[in-house]
Amino acid sequence: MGIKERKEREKKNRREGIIKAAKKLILKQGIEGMSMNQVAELTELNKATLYLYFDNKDDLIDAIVYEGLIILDKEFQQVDQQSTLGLKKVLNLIKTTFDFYKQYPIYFHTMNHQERRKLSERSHTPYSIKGDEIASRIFGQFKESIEQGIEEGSIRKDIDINRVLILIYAQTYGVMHTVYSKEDVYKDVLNMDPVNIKKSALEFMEYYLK
Amino acid sequence: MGIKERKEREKKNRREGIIKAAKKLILKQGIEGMSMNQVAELTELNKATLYLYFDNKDDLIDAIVYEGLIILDKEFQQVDQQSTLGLKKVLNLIKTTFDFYKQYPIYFHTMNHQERRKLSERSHTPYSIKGDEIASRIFGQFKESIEQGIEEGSIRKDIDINRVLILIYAQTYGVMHTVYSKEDVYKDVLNMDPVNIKKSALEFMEYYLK
Amino acid sequence: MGIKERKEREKKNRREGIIKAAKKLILKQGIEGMSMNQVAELTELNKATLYLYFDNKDDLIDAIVYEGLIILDKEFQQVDQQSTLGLKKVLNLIKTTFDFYKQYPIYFHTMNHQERRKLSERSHTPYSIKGDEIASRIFGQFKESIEQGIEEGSIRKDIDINRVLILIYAQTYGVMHTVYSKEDVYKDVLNMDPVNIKKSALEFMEYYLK
Amino acid sequence: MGIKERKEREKKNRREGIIKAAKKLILKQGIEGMSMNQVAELTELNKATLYLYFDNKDDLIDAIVYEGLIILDKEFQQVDQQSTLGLKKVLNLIKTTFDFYKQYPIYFHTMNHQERRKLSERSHTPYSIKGDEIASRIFGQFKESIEQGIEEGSIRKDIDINRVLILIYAQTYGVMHTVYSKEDVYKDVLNMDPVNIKKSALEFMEYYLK
DNA sequence: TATGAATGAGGGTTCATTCAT
DNA sequence: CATGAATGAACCCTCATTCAT
Repeated sequence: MGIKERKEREKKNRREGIIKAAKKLILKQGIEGMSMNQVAELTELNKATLYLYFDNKDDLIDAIVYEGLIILDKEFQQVDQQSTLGLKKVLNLIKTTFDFYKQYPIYFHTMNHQERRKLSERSHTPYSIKGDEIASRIFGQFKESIEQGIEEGSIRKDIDINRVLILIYAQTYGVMHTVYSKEDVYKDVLNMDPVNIKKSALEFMEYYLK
Repeated sequence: MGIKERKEREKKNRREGIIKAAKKLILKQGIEGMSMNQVAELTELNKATLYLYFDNKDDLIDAIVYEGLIILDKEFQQVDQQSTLGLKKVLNLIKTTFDFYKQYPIYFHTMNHQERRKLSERSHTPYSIKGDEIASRIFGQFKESIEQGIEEGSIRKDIDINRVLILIYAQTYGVMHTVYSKEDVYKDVLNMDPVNIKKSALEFMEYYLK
Repeated sequence: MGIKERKEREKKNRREGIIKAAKKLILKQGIEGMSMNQVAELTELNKATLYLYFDNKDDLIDAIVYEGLIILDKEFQQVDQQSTLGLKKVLNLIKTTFDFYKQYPIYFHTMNHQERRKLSERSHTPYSIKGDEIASRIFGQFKESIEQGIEEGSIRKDIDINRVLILIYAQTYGVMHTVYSKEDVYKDVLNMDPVNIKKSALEFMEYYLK
Repeated sequence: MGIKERKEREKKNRREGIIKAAKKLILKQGIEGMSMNQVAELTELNKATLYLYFDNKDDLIDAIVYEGLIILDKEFQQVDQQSTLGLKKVLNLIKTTFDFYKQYPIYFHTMNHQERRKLSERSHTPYSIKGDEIASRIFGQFKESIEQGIEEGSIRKDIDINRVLILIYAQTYGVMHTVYSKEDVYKDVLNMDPVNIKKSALEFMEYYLK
């Protein structure tokens, strides 16, 4: 059985190597700037080999997105265990999101890009489906925390959960975008740094939820 | 004199025809998916002719962005004249933004895309410079409205203007993104429509500013 | 009559302006790198206007070559008047050639380029024909000087005039090429400067002719 | 083992096929007139395939130059072994050069062209570097032969080696140019054929060196 | 005479993908 | 499982040249 396992391990390693290379390239050149050619060169694999592991370029990107969602999901579950109060949970989930993208900005770019194309062009591939599942779970976790907060009184009762959910998502996403695309504006013009922006956003949302 | 004017009008028409075709293609395939080749086909012009009107692809995109900014700027100026109260002005500016992108979603994609590349790669072309100017003015208008609101008391005094500015931008942007990229989620999962989301966002921000 | 003359003068000026611009561009970017577009921009003329003065790009280049030949011819005629001895004349003609290309390197590039294409592709245009005439005259002047030298005894008798003619041409051309294309070699490797190379070439040829 | 070898042979063949096609086109239309498109057509390969064998057009041309230098180098080494006297060596090297370009005129055009661009524009690619090495060696061989000739007395002592080197180079190059660009002149006007010109040039140089 | 506007043809290069082996 | 080699399609862009006006 050792052989089979070793083979599987090798296969997994290679897969991860490809993903790693792709992430590196995306971070440097953007998604459209990353080419399968470059990935092949960086991994020292043949171009055709890449297609043994991923159906096509889009599939590779979906895999990256999926990888990111797995990590984010894990971190979210920790939040759930650590915090007790509903409000606290929500805020911590947001903070976790900020921290996550700060640590792995690549996932922001990637998820972003795929999201933008989803509606029109994309087909449902294994990865995108699994990715959607996780995204749903993450979304659900937010929802539950808010519900818990409302029940226990840490969050005010006169809000519509669905609306709040979307507003939180929008606000969080907007902050991420601002931090990653508008650095010049808030830094040079407004003299602020990312940390402060995120802190303000959290206060903003706390103020609203309480 | 009629000849010269007619010629100018024709030239302008052609320019606008190119822009129109480009916008159509971008809306369908995204910016990277739009090619000068396609624009040439759609306009029934020779590829080289396009380059008589725009220096290069990027310039064409910048022209679209600029066009959008001009419209947005105009609508913003109307807001300024109609509203009197600072708080009201701010909220109306946001609402105008929502309406603008609803009417011309193409500009959201385009501005977005150019914004994302600005920092690193982009060079300063006539359009991008003029565009930046307008963007600055728009930003300034928000700021002034908030300041006015604080002075006159329609907006609470204990907020940091710069922070609020960024949060409003982030929130607004986030909502736009949500509406344009996440339609499936909020519609199917949460059973909401864009109008409600935007209304909630406005209430959200009013709650915070007051 | 004044009007007609003025018009002709203006026409001539414009023609010369075009040539001047073309020379400037060739010097900077080489002949293939110079485009009619650029010439039009530099002269602030319309592209189509250029074609009123020159049949096509090749014709324009031929005009430059012709211009150079006119100048060179003039300088050669001065040599003929100044020198008396045949040997002296020949050497002075060579020296004049060196000086000419040093002062107007553009003509070396241009003549060179046109020469290289002549045999295969080129058709006989007005300029190229007139140019050939002058080239013939220049060639003839060399020949006459050698003949004179042989007669009067300043050049040795046991040489074949035609051979010497070609060798002188070859040597002179070779030096020009070396000076303009191999600057790195003779400068960095051999530690020589153009002036010395030319001087040596002259001594070389004097040694052979005497 | 046969398979691998056959594959390598095929690959080499294809490479050489591309080079061969390029040479053919250059001979007909000059270097700037040769396009990768045409090479693809002539070889019946896809355009993209060319780029599997050569980085870009310039690289392809450098490869041709390199190929020529290899041949020339080989022939030069034979000269070194056959001749014993320094003077004889020098003259034979020149004669070899003449013969080489007579047999492969393509290399004259190609080397020429690349040489002309070297100083300003060119980047250092594998081929150009290796090419420079060979060119250096060839140059060195001339120099050594002259030095040997001076030592042993077959070449006169009162000459400056560097100057002679350059003059020989210039003369040889000039003759090549004359033969390839001025065929009409020396043939029609002077009634000479290339063989005689080259012979004269050799006598010319022998006369000078002795 | 001069021009604004247009164009066909082609330039070099790169892409994601797919064979046979 | 992996690869070497290939390809069609497309990319953005520029060229010299020529109309109608």
